[in-house]
Amino acid sequence: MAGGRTVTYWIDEPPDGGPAGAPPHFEGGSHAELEGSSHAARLDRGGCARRARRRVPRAARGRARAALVRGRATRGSIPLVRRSPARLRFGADDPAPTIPMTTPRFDKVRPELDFPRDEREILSFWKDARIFDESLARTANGAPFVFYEGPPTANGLPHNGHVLTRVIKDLFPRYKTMRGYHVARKAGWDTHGLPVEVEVEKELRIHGKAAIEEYGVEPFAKKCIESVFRYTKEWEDLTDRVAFWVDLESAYVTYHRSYVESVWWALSELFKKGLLYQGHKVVWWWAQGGTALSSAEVGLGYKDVDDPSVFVAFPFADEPAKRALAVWTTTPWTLPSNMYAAVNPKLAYVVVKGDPDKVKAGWAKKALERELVVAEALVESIAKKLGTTLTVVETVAASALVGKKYLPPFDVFAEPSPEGEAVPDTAWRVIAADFVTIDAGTGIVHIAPAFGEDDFQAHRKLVGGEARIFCAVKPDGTFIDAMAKVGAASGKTYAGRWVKDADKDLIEELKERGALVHAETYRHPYPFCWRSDNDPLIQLARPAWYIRTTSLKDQAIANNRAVQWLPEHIKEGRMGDFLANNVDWALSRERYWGTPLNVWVNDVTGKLEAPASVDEILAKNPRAFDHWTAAKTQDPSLSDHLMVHKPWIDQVTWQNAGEEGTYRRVPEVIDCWFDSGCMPFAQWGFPHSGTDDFKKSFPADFISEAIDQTRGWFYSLLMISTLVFDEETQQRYGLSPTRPIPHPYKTCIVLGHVSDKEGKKESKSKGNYTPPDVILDEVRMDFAVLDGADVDGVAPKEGVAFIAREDMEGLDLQEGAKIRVYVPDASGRATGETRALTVQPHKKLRRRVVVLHESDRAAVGATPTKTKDVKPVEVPRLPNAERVSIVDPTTPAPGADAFRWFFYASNPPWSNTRHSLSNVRALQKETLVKLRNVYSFFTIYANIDGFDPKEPASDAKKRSEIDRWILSELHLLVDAVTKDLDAYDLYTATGRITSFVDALSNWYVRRSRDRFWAPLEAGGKLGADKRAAYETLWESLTTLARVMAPFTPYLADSIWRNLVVKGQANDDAKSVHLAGWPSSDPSLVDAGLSRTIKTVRDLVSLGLQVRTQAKLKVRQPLSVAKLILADATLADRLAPYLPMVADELNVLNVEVLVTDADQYVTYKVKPNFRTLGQKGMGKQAQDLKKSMGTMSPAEAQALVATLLASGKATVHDVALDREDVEVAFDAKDGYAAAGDRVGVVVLDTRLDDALRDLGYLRELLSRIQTARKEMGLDFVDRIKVAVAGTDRTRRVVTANHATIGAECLAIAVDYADDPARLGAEARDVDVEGDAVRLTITRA
RNA sequence: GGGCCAGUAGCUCAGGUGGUUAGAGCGCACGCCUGAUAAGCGUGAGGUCGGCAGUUCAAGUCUGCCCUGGCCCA
Repeated sequence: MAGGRTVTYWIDEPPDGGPAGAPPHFEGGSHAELEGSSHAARLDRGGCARRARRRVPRAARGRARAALVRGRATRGSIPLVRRSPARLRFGADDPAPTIPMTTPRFDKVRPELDFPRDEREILSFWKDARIFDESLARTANGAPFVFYEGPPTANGLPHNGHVLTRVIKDLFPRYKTMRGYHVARKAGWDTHGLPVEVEVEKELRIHGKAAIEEYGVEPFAKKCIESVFRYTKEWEDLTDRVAFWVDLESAYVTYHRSYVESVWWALSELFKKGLLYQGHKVVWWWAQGGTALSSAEVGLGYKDVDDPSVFVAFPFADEPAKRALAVWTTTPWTLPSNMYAAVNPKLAYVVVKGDPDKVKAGWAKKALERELVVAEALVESIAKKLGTTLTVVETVAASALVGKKYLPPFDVFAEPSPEGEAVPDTAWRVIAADFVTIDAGTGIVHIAPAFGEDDFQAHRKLVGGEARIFCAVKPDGTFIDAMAKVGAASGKTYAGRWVKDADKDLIEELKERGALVHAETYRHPYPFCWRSDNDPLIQLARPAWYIRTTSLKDQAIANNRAVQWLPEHIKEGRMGDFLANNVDWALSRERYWGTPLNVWVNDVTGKLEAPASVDEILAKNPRAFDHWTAAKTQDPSLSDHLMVHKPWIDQVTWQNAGEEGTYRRVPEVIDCWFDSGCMPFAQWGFPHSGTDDFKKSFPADFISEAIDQTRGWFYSLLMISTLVFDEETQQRYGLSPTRPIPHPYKTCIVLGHVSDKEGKKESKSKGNYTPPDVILDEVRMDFAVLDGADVDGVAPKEGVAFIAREDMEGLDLQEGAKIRVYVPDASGRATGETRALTVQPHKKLRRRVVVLHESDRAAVGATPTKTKDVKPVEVPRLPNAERVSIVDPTTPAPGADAFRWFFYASNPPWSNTRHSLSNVRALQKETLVKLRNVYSFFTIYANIDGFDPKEPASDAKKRSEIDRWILSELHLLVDAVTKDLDAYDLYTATGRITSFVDALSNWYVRRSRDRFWAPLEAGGKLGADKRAAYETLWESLTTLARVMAPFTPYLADSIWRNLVVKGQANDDAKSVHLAGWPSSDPSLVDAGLSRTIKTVRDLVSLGLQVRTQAKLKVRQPLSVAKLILADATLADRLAPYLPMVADELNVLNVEVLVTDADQYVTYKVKPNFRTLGQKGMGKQAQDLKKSMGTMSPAEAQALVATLLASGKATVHDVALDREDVEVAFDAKDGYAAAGDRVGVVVLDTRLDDALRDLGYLRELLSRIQTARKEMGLDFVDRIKVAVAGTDRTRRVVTANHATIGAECLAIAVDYADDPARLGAEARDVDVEGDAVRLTITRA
């Protein structure tokens, strides 16, 4: 108990080495022995100065001090040893002096925080020692854990979203590797598709199919290959830097011949199963260029235009003169291709009769002679538009309309087609469609399946995707010849005319026929070609190849349901919905750079074949690739893989014996999503090669990409696997045993997007984008240079750089921060002078511009940019001198571990992550910096004491309570993190690690410092307790390194390499990534101990709260703290920790009050609703609450006493157990107390002279120590102290001169009555309101 | 327009199957400590849990409707 402590003061040994004041009682050997041995062991350890932070000097500490002369940790490898011969005395029984430590066992941890620098060193170690390869070799016989890499495209730069996916995809393989699994990680590149072609078109400044044909498909394909690897280096660098371990050397590439042949095989299988068919697909079509545009491209070209909106009368076939449907369309040019009129089955329809005499437009009179069918809800608005009255004749249900036949507006398709196809009976009828609304129009919509996605889907639903559709438009956007019929009567020409120009004439045509009810124009956004913005796009149904995915929809749904989706809601949500609404996969693309569709058509019979490989083709025609061989001979630089690409593959033909005609390939390539979905087998070339590899790695245990891949890669993988690997096929290809669903992936983590600090999408054009390099390497950004004259209201100032506040936040700079400015070269290095400036925000500035003073510009060689309204995205493209780099020279970038940790710890990976430099730094500080400090602390003192991890460790169960506590926490952590990672729960795991690091740093190390500073024993040996402390901290750090290895591979390996490898511990893993995952030892887990320490920490918090409220600084010792526990049964467990509480609270004594607490507190009781609720308590709960709430403190206390005594009580006729009552306290007035659920802490705030003097002494010591530090003394320097002040000063100094000497390494402490005697160097300080003068001189 | 997700402290986020004093970190304020030191630590203020109804003894949690944002699709 604290009250029993003996307080002893003495002074450190004088310079001659003789003991100046031995402790009155001393345990563990004679003073001389200890002194001698400790000197011998370490020499000069100095450091008494640190004592000043202690509140109450204790005998044990003083003892340590007397014996210790600590040496500072070495700087670099040269120890700072100041040897004083006088101190080299050895005990008589020492056999020989221990060799002073000239080579510390552990490397010193760099004091400055520069993670990128540390990481670069580790990275080069990994590369040199081929650690990744070795980790694979070591686990070669382990069970496989299968990971599939979703292939990115390297024709753009990697961004933060890619960092997220890469760090998630790295973590689990690392973890599983440590668990002993073999985790092959084959990289992959997605190299096909429209985005690649678009990039090349941009580069060649051409656009459209005609332009590509003109340029040449051969050179175009070559350009595409170049383009897809344009940024390979950047991708590889980023991959390395974020420590994504993946085998880039054997990466699969989707354009490679073996990959293409695997895809062919899959399609060939589908072809044989009858799942491949030809139909139509509606695309946004650039008619002038003859090209379909991707939705992304379409999005680039919207413009507001005026378009017609017309109501047309479609007379019913059975009563054409009497009734007609009033049908709405905004594209009159599609009316000749009309097939249906759609009504919404949920709407009510009416037959109306208008008054032709009242109608505004004369041409409409004829149309209004008929009765018209419109949606009931629109009658009034239509009447208003027409300027007539509309009388409801009859109400008709939508269902009554559906199926009714009408006369089409034009009769272009009234005759059988040239191929002899008759007009289908389904055409020109009313159909039902949900997409029909009453927002505009008549409630009846014109349907032309050739020109609208909705239209086409309605048609497909009705008659299937392969049925005939009417299309009066040619791919070049002009009308077909048969349209001549339409203009015959009016003398207008339509055939060959650009359709959008024909709207007006067609409307005229309708007027003349008396079919036009109403016409108006409306303004709306309409897409134009983004490269040729006078060309409006049209929707057009193009012939297309489909996969009949709908026929295996149920299997796909079952497969999906078996997948472990994270987050769970994807399964039945986004993915489930998508599958439930599945439509056949439109596979073909009318493009050039993609896997060629392997369908060959017999040009005579129309018979189809789908060969699965080059060999299969060669078997049909050994000379099929002769043209390729010739081309290759002529140009040996041709990539071999191009033999299976356009245009070469288009020349491959064959004939079958006994069959007329030649087989020629269809012109299309396939959707690149099909490529990527084939990767489970195509990455190995299966089934043409790599059969074993495929069998070993199918299905994947784990994949992960961002949420936008749900309908992309996640779908294509799942669907292709469902289509291809049915049980029969699996057996046919020897997959034994048959792989059950789910395949091809068992677990999928669906990642959220990375946004900026405000939750907005990061965008290069807005400039709210923090490039990965700012996090990984250097806090540097480029700005366009402006002059003051360029921006209204900004006055340039010499030495100051003005930038936007958002940019200051982006760079995590405070106002007035020091920065460096220079003109960068292409790689970002300074080309000329660098100028040190301060940075200030300015409201008037946009992002990524800086206003510099003329003289500063001149100094660095920058000139104001000519592009005054420069946008952020343009800054990198400015001429060199017009932009400058701004660098934060004081704070290094957070680095890769911090970046990784940020993505794991900021939120669950499926939430969107708000990314910024300051957010990354904040999380880094919380855990990684703290851990690094603990690690650094360990190396400093372990080096001083010569701790050797190779020596056998003591029995952990026999160590002190605090050791057993942190080890218990450690093993709980290992167990919990293992379970978390097995469940793919990163966010919970990182939270636990953070709590553990906090406990380690803030409680274990802090509470154990004395043990690390304890003197060595005779012979320079570590005492048992001291050694146990080192062992415990070493075990904690090295175990933590293993736990953190998958998260922060760099920091974990630095710790491991230093503490284990450099420390020559008994572990052969030269990298933590070769070490095994730690196992949790249940025998070291003590849950009761955890709870006890938690209670101690809570009580200490309460005590500190009392001190803060009572304005009693911790440096002032108090006599007693009284603890009142909510759970009195904890008193016994707490007893060993009361000295610890005393120390933390700086009180002499701590008491636990069990029975007489009512002097200080009042009791309150409350029912525990949770336990009572579980016992079936219903309405009585409120009665109980009332009864307990109105109890007097005495009654409440009595209830508590009863419960404590018997464990049972009865209130309001309810039998209660101990757990059913929650006890709370209020501190009574007049006591300095604070309480919460743990209990109450009461401090005795009365101070007597002795306590005041103790506090005064601490203040005085603090002043002296501050002075030491300010004088820049080394912490082993001896000093002389002279003090002058008040009577109180004299009293305290005189009584405690020995303490002062010991604490401050003073060889003399004088009190001077005359302040003038202190000399010119004296400093005046305030101690508790006393004016005190101090003189410190080096002894 | 449809689907999915989210909305809790100034910010970033936690809050199984409903249980009555809604938590953490950062930031902020005040303070401590000063040889792990360009660190470390404590205390505090701050919330009508997006809104409105409903179910229940009891709702941040369950139900319905609405509002706002993000993503995907149309």
